[in-house]
Amino acid sequence: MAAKPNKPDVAARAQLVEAEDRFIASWGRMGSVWGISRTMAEVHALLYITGKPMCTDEIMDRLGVSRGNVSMSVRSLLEWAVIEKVRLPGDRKEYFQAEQDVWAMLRAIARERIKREVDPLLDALDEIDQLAPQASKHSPEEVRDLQQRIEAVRDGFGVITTLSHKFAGPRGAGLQTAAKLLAKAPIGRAKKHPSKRKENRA
Amino acid sequence: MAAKPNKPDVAARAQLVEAEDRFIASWGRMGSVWGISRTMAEVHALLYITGKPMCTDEIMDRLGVSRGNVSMSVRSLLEWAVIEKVRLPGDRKEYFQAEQDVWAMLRAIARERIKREVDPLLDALDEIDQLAPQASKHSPEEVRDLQQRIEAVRDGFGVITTLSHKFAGPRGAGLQTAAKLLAKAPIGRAKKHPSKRKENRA
DNA sequence: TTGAGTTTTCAGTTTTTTGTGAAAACTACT
DNA sequence: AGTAGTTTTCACAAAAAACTGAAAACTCAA
Repeated sequence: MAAKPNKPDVAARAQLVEAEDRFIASWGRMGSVWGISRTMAEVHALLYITGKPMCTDEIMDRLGVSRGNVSMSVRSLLEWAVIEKVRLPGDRKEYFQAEQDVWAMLRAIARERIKREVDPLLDALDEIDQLAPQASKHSPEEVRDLQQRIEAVRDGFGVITTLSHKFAGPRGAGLQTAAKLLAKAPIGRAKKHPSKRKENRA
Repeated sequence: MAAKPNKPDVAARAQLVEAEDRFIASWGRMGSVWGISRTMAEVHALLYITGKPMCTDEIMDRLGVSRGNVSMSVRSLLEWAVIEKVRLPGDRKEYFQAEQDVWAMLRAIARERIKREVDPLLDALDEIDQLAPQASKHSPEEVRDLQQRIEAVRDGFGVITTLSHKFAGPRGAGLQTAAKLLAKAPIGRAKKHPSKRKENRA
């Protein structure tokens, strides 16, 4: 809105938008793999990649989704605390802006996922454990086996949870450092030839 | 099939089955959060929690799903390498048995998830990077910002990937130990009063 | 208090995912 | 080769999830 560039390097701008769109599409695909809606992920991607605050209408136009959908996606993202509301002086609309620190963002995502994935399972295991022992007088071996297996799962997830909380918790800057230390060859680091790095993942 | 217990402690057995069912249900719910089908997760849960090899018909009966569905779920689980085929002598049917080592199981799950979630994103980011730079002569700042953001995401996921591979890779026993060391108070460890542990997750 | 601008809600619709069941394919034995 | 037991495939059905759009609710300045 500020100014149309007088030198309309149209091709360059188009390519920028193209790159953005690709990023949005990829992030959106991830979203569906993670169990959040494609749109929600796309909104987040859009706000992150452009970096600037956007209002509902801009988001609708850019992503081609309905007002209702944007409203719901934005609400979830606010709950996740990966975007925030900003008010522009002299404008009644609400604008939204993404968390720009990737690690903070990743922590927020991790936190939500743990909340939704791991914690409920641990709670369920607790309940089940309270259910099973009552039978233990009668058929000892089977019950013991059952409990051992449940216990094993619980320990496993427990370790993961504890560890994750250290990363995802409010005081959770730690893992970034820890991770970088643990990872001998952190990541290709290629400044201009990123394709080489692919071997790391084959 | 071996023998009906002459003392039919019916109530005890019912409770055992009840506990199993609850475990299966919880695990199944997790499955849908992880982006695998509920049935696939349930089949896995059933095989893990009972520990014994089961054939298609037993699974169908116990979970109340169709033959086709069991066949497909089992195939995926075999691909994930969290269950294996066993042949019982003198029986033409195929039986399936779950990996009983929880850490091996968790690693297998993690491995698949990384493959499906992180790797595709990193690949996409590589592609996008190749797209964006071509515009750099014309509108430097915006392009630079875009590339920085993409790079930041890539670094973040890169670190996570590297770290995860150390855990999930074939030589990946490491994290269990690392995790236990890192986690000061590893996990409540309550032998008989597990409910106390809940505070760790509030 | 009004009303224009804006956001939220939600019943109904569309899209996507998952599950079924029966036919086809496979397997091992005779 | 024939065949009975078993598994796989896949067109279609059912269920779940996501999305739309318009009405209702909200907000704030006048």
